[in-house]
Amino acid sequence: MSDTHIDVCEGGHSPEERRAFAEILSRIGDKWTVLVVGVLAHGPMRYSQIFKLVGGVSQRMLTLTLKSLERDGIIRRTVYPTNPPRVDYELTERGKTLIVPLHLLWTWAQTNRAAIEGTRRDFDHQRSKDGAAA
Amino acid sequence: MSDTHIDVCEGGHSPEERRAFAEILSRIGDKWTVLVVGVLAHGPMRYSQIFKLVGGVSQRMLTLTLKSLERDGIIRRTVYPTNPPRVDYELTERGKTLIVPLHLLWTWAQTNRAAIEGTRRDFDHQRSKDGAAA
DNA sequence: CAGCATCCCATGAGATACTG
DNA sequence: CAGTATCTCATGGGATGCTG
Repeated sequence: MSDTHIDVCEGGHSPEERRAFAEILSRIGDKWTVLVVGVLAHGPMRYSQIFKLVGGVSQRMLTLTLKSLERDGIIRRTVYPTNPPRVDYELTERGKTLIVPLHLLWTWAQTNRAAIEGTRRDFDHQRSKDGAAA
Repeated sequence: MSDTHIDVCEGGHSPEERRAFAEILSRIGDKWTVLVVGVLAHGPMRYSQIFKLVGGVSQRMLTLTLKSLERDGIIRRTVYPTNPPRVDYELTERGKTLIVPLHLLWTWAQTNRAAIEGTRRDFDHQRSKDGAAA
């Protein structure tokens, strides 16, 4: 009971900053984004390779995700004007700094996944009982 | 140049696990979710208080977000059957363990926000030049 | 006060087909 | 190979109004 006053964002949290934080987090917390950053953490990779490794992503979403990450300076896109063309993607220095925080979240998710799924089941079961009764 | 082989998720990453990770991350990386967890990190709080502090959220989204967090066991909902009713929300122990990873991300966002916005401008400017040119 | 239900529009996101 | 373009359907999410 002595520590509920920790803050996620102590440094100063004007509404503007909080929204900016949420916006950035939403972007990097996006499903495809984290998977792409995850596979690129292994090193530079070509479009088709990312496409296969991520698995289940559509070309459209992969392209959009890559472009958005490039726009934010998280990844770098390098074109080799050979024929057929070859395009490499790799994390920038900025992108690499994302690995540690993301890794922490991954650890959290690993640690809590089973428990969360259990809690969900309980919750849903409880609600269906509530609904059924009355 | 000696360390591009770090992995976001070393512990084992079957497709199934990677997807589960992305799913959890997407949920907790959601815009309203992080803001709600952020304000609840200050301590227990009533619905209306969260509503005001988060700012800009609709009742609908707040209710949905809170329910989803409760379902995942991140927050606890306590009803005091007074009149008018009073409902408190607070982070569970599990929820509190989220504060540290989230805080790290917040730090990352703070550190990189300005640079990212600059990069975005450059990128957009570059693209508009490309588009304008032949 | 704390929410649920409904309407309605904007965006997200898959599938498919075409191109440099 | 590495995309772009379009079509389409599902979901997200705001606004409003009602209820215990």
